[in-house]
Amino acid sequence: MADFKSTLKRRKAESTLQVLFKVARLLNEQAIGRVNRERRSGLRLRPSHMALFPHLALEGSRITMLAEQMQISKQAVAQVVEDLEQMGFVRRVPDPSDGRAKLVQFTKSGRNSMLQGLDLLSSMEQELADIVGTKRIAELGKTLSTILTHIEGSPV
Amino acid sequence: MADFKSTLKRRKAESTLQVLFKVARLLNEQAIGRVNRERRSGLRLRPSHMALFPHLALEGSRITMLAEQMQISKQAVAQVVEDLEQMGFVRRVPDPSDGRAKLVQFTKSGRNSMLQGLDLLSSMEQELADIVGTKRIAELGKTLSTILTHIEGSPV
DNA sequence: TATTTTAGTCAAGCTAGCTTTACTAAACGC
DNA sequence: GCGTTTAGTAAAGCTAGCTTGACTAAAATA
Repeated sequence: MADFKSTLKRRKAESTLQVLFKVARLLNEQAIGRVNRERRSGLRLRPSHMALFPHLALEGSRITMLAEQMQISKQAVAQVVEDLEQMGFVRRVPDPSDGRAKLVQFTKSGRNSMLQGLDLLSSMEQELADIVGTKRIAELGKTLSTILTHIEGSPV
Repeated sequence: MADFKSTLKRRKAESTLQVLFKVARLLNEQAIGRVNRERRSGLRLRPSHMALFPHLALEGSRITMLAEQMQISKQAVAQVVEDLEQMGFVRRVPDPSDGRAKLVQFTKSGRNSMLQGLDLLSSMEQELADIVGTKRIAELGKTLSTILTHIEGSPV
């Protein structure tokens, strides 16, 4: 029993992955919190909204294509797009090459907000660098990137 | 326009935090996936179940105390405990020091599963070490731990 | 002892983020 | 030209993970 306790304690402290998960969760919560504090309009920006951004091509993307990339139904994408349109991040314009289709694209203010979001992340990153040192943050990034390229191809 | 595109691309690649979030999400999904593949019983083990474990004292914990620690309602905790009991991870025993209260505690098999879970994490960690090197994983852990202790106290 | 607080449960309800089914209209394939 | 596929929308429904309100029984307290 005491054996279990000490084993547990030792091994939890050891687990790099548990720490990784916790740090990521906490920082992510902070980032979302900060973003929503800055924009005091009607809708909150939620994780499902953020998830769309990396898939939005600059020329605009069709909902069907977004759904494919994000691996969710196009109806689910449509809802997210609806919200983002109300928030002024994106607009829907008819696709000149296909009368059925529409292109979802950033508005000017959407692009600006996007850049502000990246600013926020980089300022958080700077704050972390102040704590552990620029060099260690750089190493962190390098290690994580290496890991990412490997697990994206073939799951660990 | 092309300006925005290149700025965006450069800065996203730069963002250590984005990579951190993505790596953590992917690895977490993998860990949960593996755990559920191994246990082919009725209920799946979900993130809300996992969230309870770190708060479970060895002697047992009262639902009210768990709720306080986890910052959610005791009714929410009760549901999670109900599931975990069905899965055989925990049991509820009357608290000898208070006739109203019950203690939620690990069963023997719950403890074993817990240790297996930690085994899984450490084997995933080993697989990562095979990719980027043991030393860099160790450094990753050190850096993340430092960050964790700082942001747990005072949010970044 | 009478009153109030506390531990736990039951039930209903809510939000986020999806899915499935059903439909319209445009485009494609022959 | 005509049936079939495709883009998007509309509506209903589902699951996870919570909350709120109402209640019971035991404990603490005045």
